[in-house]
Formats: sequence, structure tokens, C-alpha cells
Amino acid sequence: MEKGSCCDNNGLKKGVWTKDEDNKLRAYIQRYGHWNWNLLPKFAGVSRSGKSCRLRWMNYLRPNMKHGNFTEEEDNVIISLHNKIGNKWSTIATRLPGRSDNEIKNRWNAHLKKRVKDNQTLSRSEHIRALKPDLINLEVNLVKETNLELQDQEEDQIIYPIVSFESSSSSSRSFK
DNA sequence: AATTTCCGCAACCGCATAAAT
DNA sequence: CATTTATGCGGTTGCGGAAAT
Repeated sequence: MEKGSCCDNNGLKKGVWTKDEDNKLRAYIQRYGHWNWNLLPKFAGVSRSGKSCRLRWMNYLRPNMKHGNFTEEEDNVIISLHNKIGNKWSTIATRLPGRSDNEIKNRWNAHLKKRVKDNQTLSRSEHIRALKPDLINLEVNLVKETNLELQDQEEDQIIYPIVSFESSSSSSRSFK
């Protein structure tokens, strides 16, 4: 049998999706759409729960999905938004075309959380100095935009995120 | 070269909310 | 309105490959 294959107590397959399952699911949804996730696997010829199918589609099979290789800009968007709204992964995902909430959550937990934590002793001005100049405008605009959309805050209450760059000098972060 | 530990990622689970009956 | 069923979300797990020992 294939590695990682396993069934739940209803005999439905669990674990990693095979190429064949992907093809069946993709082919079905591209032709008929997803009108009912519970019934869909039967019609698509996939022995999975509807929930599993939905997840697979949303995270991986949907058109135009990117995978891996987050750009500095994407990381900054995640950090900025997370700083502002917390673990609202699906909301954050709406700002990153081609990225699923799941992937963003993974990115945060595996990489960005630690990076931000390591820099939490930086003051706001130190944070601003730590930003690469060409990214400051992008960053500030994004944060302003987000603050406006989400809850109409006064500009001086905007919380600026803390972002580090591997290539930047450490001189600005040696004391607090 | 063999074994263990680490880590990224895909997928699962439980719960909350929405929609249907 | 109450109950059931479907969907969406976020926390968490565990597999498998990479790195370390």
C-alpha cells in the first residue's frame, strides 16, 4: 500500500493525497464547482470526507495557488497584519493572493513568530531605522490601510510592526 | 554509515457559526 | 423557534526529509 495511507472508521481515506486523488478532485470541481462538500467526493470518485476535499482544494488545488518561497514583502504583510489583528489567518490570507490561511499560519508559527519575538525589545524608532529604506513606505502604507479598514483608528495610535532583516547591521539593536 | 534529533509542512481535529429543515 | 446539518476557522499533530551527532 501507499505510504501514509490510512482510513477512518467509515473507511474513508486519510493522510497525504495522491496525484490520482488530486486529479479527480480538480477535474470534478473545475467542471461542476463545489455545491456541496459532503456529497462531492462521491461524485468525484474520491474516497475522502467532504471536509478533507474542501481543505485540499482550498489549500492546494485551487487555481493560482503559490507554494513555498515567501517573499520579504509577503512576510512583512503577515507580520504587519498579525501585529494588528492577531491570529486571524483567513483575514490575513485575503491580503495575500495565492496563499491559504493554512500556509500563512504555518509560515508564522515556523518562522515569523520567532523573528518578531527576537526583536521585541526594539523601540519604535529603532524599528523604523531597522527597516530597509525602500520598504518603509510599503510597510507604513500597508499598516495605515489596514488600520483604516479594520477599525478607523487615529493615526498616532497605529501600531507599527517589528521587522528584522538578516542583512541589516546589528548596530541599532544592541541596546534597548 | 547508522542513528537520532530537528523542522517544515500537509492534513486532521474540535469547535463556532451559518444555513437548512 | 429548535434541531440538525454543512461550512469555515484556528490549534495541533504527525509524517518525512534534512541536519546533526
